[in-house]
Amino acid sequence: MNDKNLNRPAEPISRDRAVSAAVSLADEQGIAGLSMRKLAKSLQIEAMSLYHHVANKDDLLDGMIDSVFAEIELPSLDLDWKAAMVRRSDSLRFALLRHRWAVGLMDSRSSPGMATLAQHDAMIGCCRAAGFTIVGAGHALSLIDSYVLGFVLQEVSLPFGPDDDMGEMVDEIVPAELLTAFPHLAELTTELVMQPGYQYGNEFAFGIGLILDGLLASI
Amino acid sequence: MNDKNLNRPAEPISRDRAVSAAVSLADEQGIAGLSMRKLAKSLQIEAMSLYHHVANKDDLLDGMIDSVFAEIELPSLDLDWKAAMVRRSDSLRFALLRHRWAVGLMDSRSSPGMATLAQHDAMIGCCRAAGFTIVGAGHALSLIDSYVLGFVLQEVSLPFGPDDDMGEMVDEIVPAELLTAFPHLAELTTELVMQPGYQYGNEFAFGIGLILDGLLASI
DNA sequence: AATCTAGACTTACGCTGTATGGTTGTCAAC
DNA sequence: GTTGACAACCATACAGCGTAAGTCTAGATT
Repeated sequence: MNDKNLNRPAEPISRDRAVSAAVSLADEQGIAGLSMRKLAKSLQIEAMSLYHHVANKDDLLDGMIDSVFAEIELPSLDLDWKAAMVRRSDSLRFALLRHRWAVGLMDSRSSPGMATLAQHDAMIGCCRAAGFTIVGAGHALSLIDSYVLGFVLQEVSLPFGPDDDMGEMVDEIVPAELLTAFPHLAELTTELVMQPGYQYGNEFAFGIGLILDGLLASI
Repeated sequence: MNDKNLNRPAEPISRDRAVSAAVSLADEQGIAGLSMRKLAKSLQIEAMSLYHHVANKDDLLDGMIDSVFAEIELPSLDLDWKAAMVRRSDSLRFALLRHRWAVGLMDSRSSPGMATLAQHDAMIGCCRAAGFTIVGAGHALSLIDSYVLGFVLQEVSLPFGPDDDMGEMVDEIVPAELLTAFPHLAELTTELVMQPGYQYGNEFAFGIGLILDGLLASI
């Protein structure tokens, strides 16, 4: 009979609404800022009501991961294999960069959702269509996704954004006197990382190209 | 004047002791089972006393990550480049598998410790000695570590150990009727993953070999 | 009209990281 | 010796966490 009850029927809460609100909240505040209470408040309900739509917080996290996978382009069968793999790898990378909390969650989720399974299925199908054996498709799937995930894992832990100037940043992370103890690291830093225009993200294209060429040559 | 005080001087607590006790605790109970109170108890002190040795829990986690890196073999300059890289990649992988919590923590740490810096320095040095340019060493470092980290990230999220039989496991993760919706995934599962003797970890050797050969060819 | 049920709410418990402030054992200087 | 400084440790307290258990209410079913 109060306001809350009158408002509720207009937009009933579902698992999907809960998951997507959780994704928004984690995007804004980081994964540590996501609590059942805050999520409930953002949906204008109480914390315990969430448990009618998700089994527990782990279940919610599973849903969040799967919703990130749902954003990723499936590899196209209309492009040649390498082009399709580049497109879908970029798409995976950018999805993980839009939701920086996602890659750190992956080590603790063990039940893949529908979107995740669909991704894997499409990847294997694309490899098979390009002439890979089953074993070869297994290699390709493992290698490509390992690289993309690992690359993003390093990328999100860099303390600067993609457009920041490196010069001053490096000093903050590593005191100059420490760098003298590591001459090769110092060389790489001054001659590569601190050069104007260097962005770590550009390493991605080199790596994925090398991997895809190697896989093609292994058919 | 009580027992605690009499015992204390025998083994004073240092940052290192706190970090290594935290590593043991996380190995046994998982990272979620690591709390300041439990860690203090395992050191026979009270929670707040830990704050004399670490700034806060994040600082502790930084130390834990660095202590994992300290376990990793530096790439040897006595072996040829590829052999040295294989050895150190295996060493990195196994260290991360011994401490399964580590890879999931990496996305949130942004200040590398000494052991981490030493690893990078040695990697770059090894590449330079093998004839890589600075840019090439940057490529190699990024590519190799991305792959190893990503591979382990997938490996630790598999719900079975390296020696488990796959046959029954797959059914538990993915209901059979779901697999009919994903024919390529079903094929890969039955014809590869569920074959006797298949272990996901064996994919690692193929991947790292392909990457290292590609890097060598790019010099 | 009576009953069932889904979805929300309320309360409560044991846990977390850590701010604050006190207590103690050790050692240097007078 | 006594004093004072100092580091290490402890006790208390607080706000926030996930969630178990139970209750309320409005609409649907019988």
